[in-house]
Amino acid sequence: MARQKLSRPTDGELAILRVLWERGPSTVREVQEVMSKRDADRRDVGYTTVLKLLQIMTDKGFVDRDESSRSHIYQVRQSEDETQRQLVDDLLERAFGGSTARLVLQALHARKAGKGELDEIRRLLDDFEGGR
Amino acid sequence: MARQKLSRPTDGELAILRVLWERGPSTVREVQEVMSKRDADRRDVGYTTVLKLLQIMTDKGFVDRDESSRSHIYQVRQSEDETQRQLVDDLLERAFGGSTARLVLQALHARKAGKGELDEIRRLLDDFEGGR
DNA sequence: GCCGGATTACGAAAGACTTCGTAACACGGT
DNA sequence: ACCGTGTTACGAAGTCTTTCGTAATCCGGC
Repeated sequence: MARQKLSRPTDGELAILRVLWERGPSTVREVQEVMSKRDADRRDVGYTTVLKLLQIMTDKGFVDRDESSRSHIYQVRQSEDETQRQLVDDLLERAFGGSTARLVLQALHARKAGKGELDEIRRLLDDFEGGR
Repeated sequence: MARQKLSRPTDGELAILRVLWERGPSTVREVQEVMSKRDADRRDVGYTTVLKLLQIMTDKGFVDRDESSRSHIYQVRQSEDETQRQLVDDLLERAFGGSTARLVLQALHARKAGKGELDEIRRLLDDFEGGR
């Protein structure tokens, strides 16, 4: 019963997607436990909350559900890359007037990227320009 | 009657912020007209909707209101840079596990950045590394 | 001083998001 | 076959966001 084609995941949904990207296909309990440990500081999310979100995400088409075993197993439908690309593209449009350079500039300022990261970014630029 | 210190602007709020960044201090009508022209394709936002959003944004502390003239004049409180930095930092945290390099990579892929933009980004990297 | 047009203020409706209580269901052990 | 535990299903509450109808207010012109 898929509802819509593509919208961006909400904050709660994204938190779950990150767990699924990291762990691969998982049950509700597995997701919930990782989230409880990860955000030990924040108030942790209840089991049925995670379940509900996963049900909604199934409905939206963000994840697939394998119901063959007692505990259903959820897995992402879109790769981490695709989702991140979509999110950054969306932000680019909504807040940066489409200027990639400007977004990169602000990203560098937001987290004082260290030398290692700067070098890595340079390498990305070379690769990107080379393989076009 | 400020309500909160810092949260990210919603989509509707961001659309208005972009107009204020571009035009500088503006009245409701000015903002509304720019938005109507800009999003000629999308259903345009009504006057009282823009007004309401600006009132809410005043409440949240995103904008200041000058009530000295008949038509109130709104202006941003936080610079475009600061806001964009906050947004990109937020996305970095929520979706990229804090990896700036990964975000840049996906940004490059999302919009096939042209040679011009790539060069500009390289220049940014040089400046950034030089002036630390 | 009054009227009309524009502006602001107020509140409500509709939808999305998050949370959780509770019921229904499934399964393993005894 | 029954019970207890764990899982899924359902629905509702509370908040936030966007939208807009309507009332109240202001001001310039007559």
